[in-house]
Amino acid sequence: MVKMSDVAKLANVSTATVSRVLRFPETVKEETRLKVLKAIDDLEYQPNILARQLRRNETNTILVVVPNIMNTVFLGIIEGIEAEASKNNYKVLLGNTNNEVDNEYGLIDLLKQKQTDGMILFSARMERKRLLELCENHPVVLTMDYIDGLKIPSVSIDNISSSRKAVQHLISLGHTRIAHISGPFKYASSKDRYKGYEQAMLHNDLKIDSMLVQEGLFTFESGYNQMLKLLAMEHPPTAIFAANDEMAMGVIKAAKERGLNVPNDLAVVGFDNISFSSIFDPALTTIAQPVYKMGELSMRLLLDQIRGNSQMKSQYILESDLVIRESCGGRETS
Amino acid sequence: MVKMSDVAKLANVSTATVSRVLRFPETVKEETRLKVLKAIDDLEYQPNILARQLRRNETNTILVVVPNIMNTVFLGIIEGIEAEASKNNYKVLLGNTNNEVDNEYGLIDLLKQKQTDGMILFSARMERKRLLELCENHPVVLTMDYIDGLKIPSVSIDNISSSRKAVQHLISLGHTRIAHISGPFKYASSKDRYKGYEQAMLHNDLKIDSMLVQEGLFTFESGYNQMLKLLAMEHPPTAIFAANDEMAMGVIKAAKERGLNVPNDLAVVGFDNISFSSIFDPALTTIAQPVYKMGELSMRLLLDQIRGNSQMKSQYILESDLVIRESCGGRETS
DNA sequence: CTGAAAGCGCTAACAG
DNA sequence: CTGTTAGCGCTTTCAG
Repeated sequence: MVKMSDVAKLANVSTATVSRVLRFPETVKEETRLKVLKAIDDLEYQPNILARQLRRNETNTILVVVPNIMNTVFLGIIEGIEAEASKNNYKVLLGNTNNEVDNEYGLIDLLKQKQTDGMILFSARMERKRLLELCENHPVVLTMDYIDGLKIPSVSIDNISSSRKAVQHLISLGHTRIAHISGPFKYASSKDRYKGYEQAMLHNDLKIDSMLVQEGLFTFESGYNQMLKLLAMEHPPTAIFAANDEMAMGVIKAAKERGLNVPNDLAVVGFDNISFSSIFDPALTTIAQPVYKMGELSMRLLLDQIRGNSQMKSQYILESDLVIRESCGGRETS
Repeated sequence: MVKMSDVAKLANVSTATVSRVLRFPETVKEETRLKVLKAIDDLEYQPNILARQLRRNETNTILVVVPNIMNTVFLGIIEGIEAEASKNNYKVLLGNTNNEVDNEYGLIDLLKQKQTDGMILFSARMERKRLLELCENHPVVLTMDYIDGLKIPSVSIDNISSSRKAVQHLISLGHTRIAHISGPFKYASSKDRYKGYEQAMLHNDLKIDSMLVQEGLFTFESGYNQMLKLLAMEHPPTAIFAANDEMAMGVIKAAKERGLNVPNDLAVVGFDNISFSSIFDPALTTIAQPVYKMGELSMRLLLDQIRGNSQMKSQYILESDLVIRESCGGRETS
């Protein structure tokens, strides 16, 4: 391992000068600089970043905590984070909690031990108190999720108005018996998506039949099963708003099996715009979150905090889009 | 920032003792140990891992270099890597090359600068010479891919025999005009999958019609487009072996649009068993790679190298499975 | 513009 | 079983 002192010796300068050439080249006389650069080259010197980090007390690394890697929505965000991070010379550590709160706690130690300069969380299942304390002492941003009342920098969409938009679309197409297959209500986003459904219905003077609201698990199978339940009703719904695309696909599968044609006999809207929603047959009408942008922005907010120019801890809400494809039939008429 | 010396002072011992309590508790008298632990607790001391890393010259971090994060096959492997890594107290850094060789080179510096203890590569597009040199000086394993002739530790499946198995299945179902939509031939895996197709055909005395082999791009659209070409032939094929699932889905979409029924009028086999292939209608018959296991094994091989007990640099080839679903019709009869 | 020197916080011989 | 001590390799004052 060739080290800085070797370079210094070869170039007949002090290590301080070598260090300067590396970090502030303009402060070194050209002649000396060239000498040093030549020595670096000759020796194929690579600085030991660990030592630098210890000295400077920063790692240029951030931690991304995901509940589940295999989710393409999360992945889109990670892609954005990674892009913005490497643009700023930051590396990203990946932490998978597998939906276990305990793993969240374990990952937090990386921050406390100064192994990363900051952290981006995809969901905050841990105790509020601990989270708050964490945010006060370290750069943290929450993405995809947000916590009411707490002023934690976060980036998300407005799940309520997005869902409202989705349901409103169904209503505009003339549907009145609209069912909702929600996500598990323990997630804030599931509650919000339900609220949006509710608001759109009430706003159009449609009453909400509690039979028409079924709690799913965000999985294909749960969408399929809940749809079967709905189809068994005396007056089944003519349209479904599913809280994510996987469940929407399950819904469509169940409908197809019962001989129903989507969209002619049943209209379906999903949520997330996962990559397969355009490939699925029929292609899914769904709400698209600006995932890449959310990732970039999250990283930028984090950098702001790390660099200390955090104008103020802020919460961003980005626009979502209703992507109209085939699963609801004719375009909006209103 | 409370440091080790603070703990030492409070507990009335030397820093050496504190260090021992942390790393080799059994070598410290219980009484002293408890005193130290209490001090650690009282001060909420968190060791500065950076300093430890510098001193021990190891990071407990490995780097995973992926060509493209948004690929669920890669993701399955990453999941396995991550699981095995965290079981061994290793962290994983994520590097996305976006399919740019230059980014590969950039990421390699992390290894050279001792920022990670080892590296798992998903594809090796860089120059052979550089790769070889890298492997000689650092722990590296190649996964999903392998390089003929070079003895680089790697974990992969046998693409040739897997494809042979897929095509043999179609032949067993009575098909003789079988087309292949390959991946870009610049990838070794594409070539191998083609070879498997060729071998199965020749083995069954079926001649290969070069018109029946079309090079795709591993994308849904390319599968769709190449299928349209095939359908325009005077004697179109009755079965398709696509080099990945996305293309297989494109194939099916094109077939459906032309009024063909899959599997009745056309049998299709894919490759990869991405999660969506079971949801797709018709559910895809495809080759499944043991991705999670590949990830685990890759990580284990890497750890072996890092820890120096690398019995020998070895290349592992895991078994793949033909998953029979709906897209080929009736079960194998042979 | 450059060099000397003092650490960053921890670990690991080596003594005792 | 515990303390002393000498660094890991780099950065950064402070002088010159």
